[in-house]
Amino acid sequence: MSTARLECTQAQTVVRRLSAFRELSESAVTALEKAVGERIVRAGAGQDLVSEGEQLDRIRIVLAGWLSRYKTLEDGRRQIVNFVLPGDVVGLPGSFLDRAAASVVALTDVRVRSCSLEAFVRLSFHLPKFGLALSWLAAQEAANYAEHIIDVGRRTPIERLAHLLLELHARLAVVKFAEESAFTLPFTQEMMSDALGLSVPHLNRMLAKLRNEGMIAMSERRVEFLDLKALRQLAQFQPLRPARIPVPEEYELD
Amino acid sequence: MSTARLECTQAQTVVRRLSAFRELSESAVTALEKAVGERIVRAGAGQDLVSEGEQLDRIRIVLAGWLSRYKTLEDGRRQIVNFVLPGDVVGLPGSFLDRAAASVVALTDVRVRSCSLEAFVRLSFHLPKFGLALSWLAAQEAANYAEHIIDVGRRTPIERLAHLLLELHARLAVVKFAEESAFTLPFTQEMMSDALGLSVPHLNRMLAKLRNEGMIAMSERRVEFLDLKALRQLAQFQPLRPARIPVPEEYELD
DNA sequence: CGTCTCATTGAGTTCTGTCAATCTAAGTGG
DNA sequence: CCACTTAGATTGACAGAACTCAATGAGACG
Repeated sequence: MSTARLECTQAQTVVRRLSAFRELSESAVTALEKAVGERIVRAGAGQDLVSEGEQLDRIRIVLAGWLSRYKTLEDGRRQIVNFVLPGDVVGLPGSFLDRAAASVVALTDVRVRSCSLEAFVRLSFHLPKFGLALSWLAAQEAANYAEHIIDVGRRTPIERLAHLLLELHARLAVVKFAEESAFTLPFTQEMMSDALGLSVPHLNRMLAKLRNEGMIAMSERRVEFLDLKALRQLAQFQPLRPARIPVPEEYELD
Repeated sequence: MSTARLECTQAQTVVRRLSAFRELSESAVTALEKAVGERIVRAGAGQDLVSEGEQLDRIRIVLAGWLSRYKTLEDGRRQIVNFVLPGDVVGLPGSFLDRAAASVVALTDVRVRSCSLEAFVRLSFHLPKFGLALSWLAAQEAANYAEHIIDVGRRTPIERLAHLLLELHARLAVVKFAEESAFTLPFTQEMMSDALGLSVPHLNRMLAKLRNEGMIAMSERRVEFLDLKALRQLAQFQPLRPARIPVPEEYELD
């Protein structure tokens, strides 16, 4: 695949994500890229894009790759707050806080568009729909966080594992990074256990159980759903369905 | 206290909350109230303001009272995702999703300003700073959610209890609903245990432990911090410090 | 004084984490 | 091509944490 083609595909990521928000005119996309897409940056797996406590003033939109947002307690316990996928934004809430409350690390090689907070704020004033789009993305993230709280708070280990797998698959599917009923996890079981608040051995047992009960198959890091219905029932998973945002007619043309 | 005085105090709630965001001119506050504050609504304790699955198109700003955002699993397990305090917004992410992902119930009698999503969107187009303020509030909420995920995922029961108490106190203090080092919980231990992912008996034991170790005192539902330093150390609590949002000069006057 | 809700305590059981060993696959260097 | 190394997956034994169930206390209210 040529570089040009790749760029094109990855630019699509953002459009795919936002097109559930509302149709984006070509000029709007151009404006977004002009203001936001000034700089495309790569980072290697393992590299921190944000470090807890850091003062942040950049926003990054993920084009390709996986990251995780996490926090480490003093004695080394680590909790992964969420996984950041293509089409997601890095730098919020960090940029809206005095200092970043969590760290963000690249789990794979990643490519992001990076822009200053100031440029983004300027864009939102110029074209308010983008400020709104940000709220809209933040709202989806909040909904994912809420489910994650339910996972670790009240779902049993096997239920929360099932829920995580379904959530990741659904989110990847939105930006066309997943197959119909399979996807590839780019990380170790330790990551998964840190996301789910479990120990590695116990996570491993739960994975084995899902396999034994014929709900999933795993080869290497590829996860395949064998019994989607049972999985959804087990996890009580409900896909996130974003709403279209009503835009006043007088602004329709922006 | 006269009704007029009460209105005044409660209007202050929103201003207090947003004034950490940036100074609000008098005209901006007027515009906000005009667009958003058209309707003031009361709800009694126990009443649902949002029900899971419902289609939402209203945003509500809490003036006084406590609410909780929660979800119930099929077999009755319940998880409280967060507590909603004066100055917080109800209806997000609900209004940005096809249907509300969680329910919101009033824990005490509450007073909220209610406005249609459409009116709010219109306001954000007219004065983009309010759209941005929404993102800014959402970012703080996300940061609180993240800490809550760490609570239930990796903090021990006593740590997460300490963390919850400190967080609630800090959030109440922002809107002047707390004393220097004490505040009143308006709900039962069952609520707390559902927020923390614990059973009631175990939560009760942890509360007793905090008391025995001289970190807190409780009479009725009033919580007093006796050893703030030890509590913060135990919970590894870091207060949330919102940043001021830079506004382009050409929009300064809005 | 009875009733109700909520807080508190105790006993026993289950779940899940810890620790440690083993297994597997993918490199790596000779 | 093979021995060696290493990261990660898997499994087992065991201890301790937290849950469930059930009983008791305490206070509010009619």
